[in-house]
Amino acid sequence: MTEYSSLEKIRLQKLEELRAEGIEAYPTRATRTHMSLQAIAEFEEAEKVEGKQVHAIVAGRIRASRAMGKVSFAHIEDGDGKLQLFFRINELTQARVEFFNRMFDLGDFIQAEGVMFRTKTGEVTLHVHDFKLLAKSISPLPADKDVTQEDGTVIRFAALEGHELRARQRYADLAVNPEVRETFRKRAKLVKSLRTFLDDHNFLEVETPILQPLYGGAAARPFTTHHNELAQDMYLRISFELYLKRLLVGNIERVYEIGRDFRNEGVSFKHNPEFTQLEFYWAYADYLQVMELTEQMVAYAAEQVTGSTKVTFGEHELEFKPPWKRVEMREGILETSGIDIAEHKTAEDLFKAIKAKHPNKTPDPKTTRGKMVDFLLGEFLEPTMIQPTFLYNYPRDISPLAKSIPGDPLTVERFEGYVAGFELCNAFTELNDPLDQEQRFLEMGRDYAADDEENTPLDEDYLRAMRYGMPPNGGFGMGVDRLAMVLTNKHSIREVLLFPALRKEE
RNA sequence: GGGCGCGUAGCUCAAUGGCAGAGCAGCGGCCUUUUAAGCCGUUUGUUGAGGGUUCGACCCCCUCCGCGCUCACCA
Repeated sequence: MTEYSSLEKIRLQKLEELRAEGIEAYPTRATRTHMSLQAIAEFEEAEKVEGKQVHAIVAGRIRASRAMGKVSFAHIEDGDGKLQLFFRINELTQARVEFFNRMFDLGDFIQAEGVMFRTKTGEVTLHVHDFKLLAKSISPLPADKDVTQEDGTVIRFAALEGHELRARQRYADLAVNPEVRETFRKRAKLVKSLRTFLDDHNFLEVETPILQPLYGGAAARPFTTHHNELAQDMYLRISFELYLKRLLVGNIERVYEIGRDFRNEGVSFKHNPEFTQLEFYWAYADYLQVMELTEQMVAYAAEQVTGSTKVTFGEHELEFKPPWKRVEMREGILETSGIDIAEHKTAEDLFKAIKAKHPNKTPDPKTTRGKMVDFLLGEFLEPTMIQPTFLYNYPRDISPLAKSIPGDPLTVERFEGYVAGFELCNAFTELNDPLDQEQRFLEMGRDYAADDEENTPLDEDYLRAMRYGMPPNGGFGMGVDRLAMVLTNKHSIREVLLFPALRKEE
C-alpha cells in the first residue's frame, strides 16, 4: 500500500477536484505543432517581417511557475529545451488564470496554444490563448531551484544529489538534470559511431548467445542459471570471444558484436556486473594492425561524440589523434620499476628481484610469473599511462588465447589500450593452432585448480571448430562503458549506466 | 570480505548531552511583463530500525539495514 506524503495528498486532492469538474487529468492524445526551440527559432525569423505572427501549440513538463495575480508565467521543458509561457486574464479570463495557478503543479505536463511574442525583458515567450492538462504529477520531483544562503554570498543549486538516489530513481534524475540526459545522448552517439566505423570497414555485426551451456573467453566467475526443459545449468556469457572466433572458422572474415557481458565479480567505479562490450575479429590481421585500427576507431568515436579528438577528463586533456604512444611491456616496467622482467624467467626469480628492489611492494609469492608481471604493471606502469597508450607484449601465462611471439616462449602478441590510468581495451594476435590451444586450456585448468578457484570448463566444441582450420587473425575487446566514461568526463561507471546494479530496496 | 565515513521535513542541509531549525517546495493572502519574481502569513518530523547508558540522546555505546569512499578481488 502506497504511503502518500503531505505534498502528494494535496495533489491527489486536486486530481479529485479536476475529476469532479469533468476534466480528464490524463487525456489520451496531445496535439503539438512545435518543439520549444523550434517555436523560438520561427519567431526570431518572423520578427524581421512586419506584422508576421507565429502560432504554436507546445507541450512539455512545467519546471517553474510564477503567479502574479492577473498574469502568470511558467517555464515548460520538452525534449528540446525550455520555453516560457505567459498567461493573462485578457485572453483567458480571470477564472482560467486562477485555474492554472490553483490546479497546475511543478512537474505536470501541459499543452499550451498561443502566439509567440517577446516580453519586456526580451525573452521569447508563448502568449497563451488556450491550454490543457496532459498528465498530472502526483509526486513532486526533487527540488531543483536555486537557494540563497545568508549574506547573499553563497548561492547553491539544490538539485537531485546523492549517487544512490540518482541511480535508483534515474527517471527523476533525468527529469531534473538536463546534463544527465546529455550524457546518455552522448553514450548513444558513441555506440552508433563504433557501429558506423566497423560497418564502414566491412565488419559484419552479429549476435551470439548470451545464454550459454559453457562460458569462456575470459577469467571471471559467471552467473549461473538453469533451463528446466533441457534439465541443464546454463551461464550468462562472460565474453563473446569463443563464439565470434567460431565464425572465423565459418569463413566470415571480419565480424563484430556489441552487447552485454555478465561477470559475477566485485562492483567498483569501473566495474558493473553487466557491462557493454565490443569485440571484433579480423582475419589475416595481426595485433599491430589491430592497434592501428583501434586508434583510428577511438579517435573517430571521440570526434563524433565530443566534436574533437581532444577530450577533457578530470584534470587531464587527452589527445586521441593517432598515432598513440606505444610502450613495450618489458621496457615500460623497466623504466617505471627498475626491474627487467626478461632477466627473471621464473616466478621465483622475479619475486626475489621485486623484493630486493621494492621491499614494501611485493606480489603474492605463490602466484605465477605472469601475475607478478601484471602486478608490476598495475603498481608502477599503469598510473603513468594517462594519454592514450598501447602497452604491448604480455606474459604468455596470463594470455591463454593469444599467440606467442616467434622465438619468445614467455611472451605473446598482445596489447592493451590505456587511458587516464585504466584499461580500456585488450587485443591480440589470436591463437589459431588447435593443439596449442588445447594445451593452453589444460594449463589454465591447472592454474585454477592450484588457486583453488572455480574451474574454467574446457570447451570441446570450440576446439572442434578450430580443428577445421581458423585463419590467422587479430581480435579485440573493449569496455564500451569505460570509453563512455572517458568521453563524457564521468568518473564512475554508474554515471554512464542508466540503471546500474544496486542492492535491492528495503 | 576488511578499513573509514554518512543516514535529520518533499528537496538541499544546520543543530557535538539541555525546547529539532533554515532556505527552497507546499498552503492562504496581495500583486497585469516575471524569470532565484517580490511582500505578508502559515503547515510539515517514528532524527534509517531496534536496544542500551543517562535526570535528559540527532549527539555516547551495541546490533541490524542502506549508501558512499577505499583496500582486496577482478585477463
